[in-house]
Amino acid sequence: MKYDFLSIENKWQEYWEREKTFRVLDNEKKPKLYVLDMFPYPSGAGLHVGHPEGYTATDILCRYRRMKGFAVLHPMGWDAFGLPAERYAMQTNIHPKVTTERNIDTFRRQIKMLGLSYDWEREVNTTDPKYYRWTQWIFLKIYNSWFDPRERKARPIETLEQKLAAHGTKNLNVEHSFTADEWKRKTKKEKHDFIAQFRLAYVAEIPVNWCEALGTVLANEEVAEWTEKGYSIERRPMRQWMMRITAYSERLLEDAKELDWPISTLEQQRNWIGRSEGADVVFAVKGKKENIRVFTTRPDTLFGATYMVLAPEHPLVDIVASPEQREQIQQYRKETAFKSELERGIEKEKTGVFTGGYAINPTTGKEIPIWIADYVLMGYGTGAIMAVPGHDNRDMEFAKKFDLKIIKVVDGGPDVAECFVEDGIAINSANKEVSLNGLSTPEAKKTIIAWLEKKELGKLAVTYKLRDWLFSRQRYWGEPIPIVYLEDGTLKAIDEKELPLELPSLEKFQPSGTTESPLALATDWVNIIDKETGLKGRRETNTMPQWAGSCWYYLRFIDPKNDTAFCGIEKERYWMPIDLYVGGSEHAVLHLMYSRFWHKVLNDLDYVGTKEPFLKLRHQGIILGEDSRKMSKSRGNVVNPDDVVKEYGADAMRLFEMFMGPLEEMKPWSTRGVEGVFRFLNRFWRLFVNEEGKLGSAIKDVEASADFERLYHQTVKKVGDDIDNLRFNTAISQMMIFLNEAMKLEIRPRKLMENFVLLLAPFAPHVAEEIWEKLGHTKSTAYEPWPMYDEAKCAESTVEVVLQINGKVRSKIAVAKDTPVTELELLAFKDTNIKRYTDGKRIIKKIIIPNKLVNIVIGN
RNA sequence: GCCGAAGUGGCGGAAUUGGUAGACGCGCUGGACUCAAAAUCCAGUUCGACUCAAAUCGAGUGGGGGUUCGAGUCCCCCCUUCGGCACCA
Repeated sequence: MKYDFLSIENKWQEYWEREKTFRVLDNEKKPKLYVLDMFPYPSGAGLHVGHPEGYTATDILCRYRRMKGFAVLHPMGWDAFGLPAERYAMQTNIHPKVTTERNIDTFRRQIKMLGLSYDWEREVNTTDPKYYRWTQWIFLKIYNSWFDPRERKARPIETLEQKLAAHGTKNLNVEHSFTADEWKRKTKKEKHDFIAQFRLAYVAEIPVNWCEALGTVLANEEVAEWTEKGYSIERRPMRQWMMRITAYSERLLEDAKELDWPISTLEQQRNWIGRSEGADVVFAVKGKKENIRVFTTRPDTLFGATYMVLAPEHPLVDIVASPEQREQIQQYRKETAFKSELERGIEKEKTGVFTGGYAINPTTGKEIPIWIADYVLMGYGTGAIMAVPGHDNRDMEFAKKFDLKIIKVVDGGPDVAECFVEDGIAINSANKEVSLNGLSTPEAKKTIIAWLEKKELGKLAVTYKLRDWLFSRQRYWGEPIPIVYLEDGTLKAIDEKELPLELPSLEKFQPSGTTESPLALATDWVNIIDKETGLKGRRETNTMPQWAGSCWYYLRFIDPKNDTAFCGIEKERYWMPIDLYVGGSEHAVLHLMYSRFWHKVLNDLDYVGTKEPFLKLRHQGIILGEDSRKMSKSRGNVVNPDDVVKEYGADAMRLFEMFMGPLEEMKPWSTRGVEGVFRFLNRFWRLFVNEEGKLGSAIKDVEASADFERLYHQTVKKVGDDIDNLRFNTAISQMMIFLNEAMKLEIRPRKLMENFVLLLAPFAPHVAEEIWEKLGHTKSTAYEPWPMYDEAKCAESTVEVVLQINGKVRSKIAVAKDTPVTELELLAFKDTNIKRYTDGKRIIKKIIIPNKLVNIVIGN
């Protein structure tokens, strides 16, 4: 009988579903394992062949570990909010909910068709109000928290109020400090506004990336993706929700050190956080009481600071500007305001305007001009720099263009003509109180910082590139932000008990025409009366970004049906952290940074017990088209999993995706390759099944030959080890070797063959179940104990030892394992080939490694 | 420009701590079965030289140096590809 994958696969998928084979309980007396796939965005296009790669990998590991006695949590769900569904709704006026459901159905069907062992009772959907109720709940927890700098953690906002009532602003980093008494005298609105600036979720008027065509703002890290797709993005100031991820810069950096993640991903996160050490230095402004604070990584070059630059948006610009320069300044500010940071970067030529004001270099006492220029960014450091053109390329370029003074303060040796940016020996750097001359750069830094600290002109400082997370989108299809703007100008968080705040249904999904989301058009929903105060209120019309739902979905899988908590604490303690997380590397800095941030907040507030959610992370590589180019509709090289499964079956599809190469590598699809593993499965089938579809008579209860038994033990060992290390390609090779040998046997020892079925079961579960049944078993392979191997029986009895002359292989001999050195030497010199080389030659050295080689070094 | 990863047959890819380069699969070649084909099975397959053949020899893991008895693996320089960042003071 032929290997009829279609009926076999249907049969077993139905069996698993009916028997709930892969349901996992939360109180099993077994070691736990939480293996998570990044849940997909269910696009209209359906699954592509890239999805099953990671899914199959984790599925194999899960099936294997179940057989090894683990309780395995392996869930799947849908990250279903997002722009594509809404854009589709704008064109067709079909509600995103409808298309989303349709797409999810397709995805679910396709994923089930691959025989993946998910516990479907834990399926979650980020667009389900029962789910986003808790996304909103977490938002409120974040909103109602502040970051206590002394404890370096988030705490409930009430603790801040208590602190202010007891001690005023003592120990808080604020511009205008006040006492506890002064706090008590403040009005409700004043208190509200003051507290607002400490919340981990806050509203700010900032320049954002506005995309007119999409009708929404985009986070900095999203801009590239959409500009690549041809959308144009402009810079404009808008009121937006922000999340204070920057408070966690240091912890995100620090805790990453303990993660077992791909180096490149850790590196990307590190770069994104962008920690740099230096000093804050205060410059006095001539004739004004205001100071300009700058951040520099090279305080040792302070004597060489010959001018200053403020970002065009810097608040002090108006103060330092002289009347006659104002017009030029306004003009310049207008020009730069609309440019995105990207555009600013593209323009090579430096631009800028003199403000007319002067600052005082604190080391020399000399007046230096203050300029504004867009090469200084408001979002980084203090938005102002001290310019040292002698030792900074950008400052040099600017100084040359505008004819500013250049002083050398670091000796870069005799050959340095231009700008010298490296470490060197300080020169021209002395005043009456301090001298850096002769000091190396690190020493000079220490010395000048000590001097600055003594004079209270500066201090050691650390700055991060990481910016706060722009959290609002002008979208309909996202989680509503559970906040109301009251008519007295205060913000009010919706009571937890009123969650979920559901999306109102809309007739049309077109952008509102303003910068508000389409939700603004749902006036009944937007306008409310606050029950508590009777004040009129207006709901926040922005929604959350797509990342919100995926920030915590891994926690919901633990307790998906809980109506009283986002996740029960005991279950959380049992299952977390995630032992393996697999998904695309495109999320290296977005999802993976945001969810770490949320997790840390939840940890600080004692809702979760771990510092980090994802202990071990791996990325699956991209699967290219058969032509080794990126799969795309326009190239016509897209491979559809449905077609592959129809033609060769899910087991073949799974096996091929794993056999292609290392999981993390980028690799091209190959139909021939699928045929190859399909042949393997056919051979596997024929190994057991005869023409009548019965168990073949070659399978017999007999002892295996020594050679075959050895290969068996080697195979059990290698397959297990390889799965543990996610090296599925080599595990499959080993099974092919075993199969090739088994095929040659007239009589196949039943016990070994049965166990071989179990080895293959995680990879090709359908066919394995079918054969297992034919072998007379009544239970699924899913919880059969994984075969054991005997290390002693893996060893070869005879080994081939290489005989080398001067490191070149000249002969080979077969000897018993562990033949002693002396014996090997004797055998080597007896070898006729070796004799030809050694005869009449001087033997300089003999290197003899048992079981490996004999290397004879000869001279003339 | 900076950071990270990777370069192995015709192709995808294997190779513990430095110790037989090319496992396994694809493709290709030859053969068996067949009227024929498909499927299947068997044998061969890094390149080159000499051979009827075997045996043997030479070269060989992006390029060039180095360490070592011995390098795909370690060190230095360079080239290419991919991914990320991009005036970050």
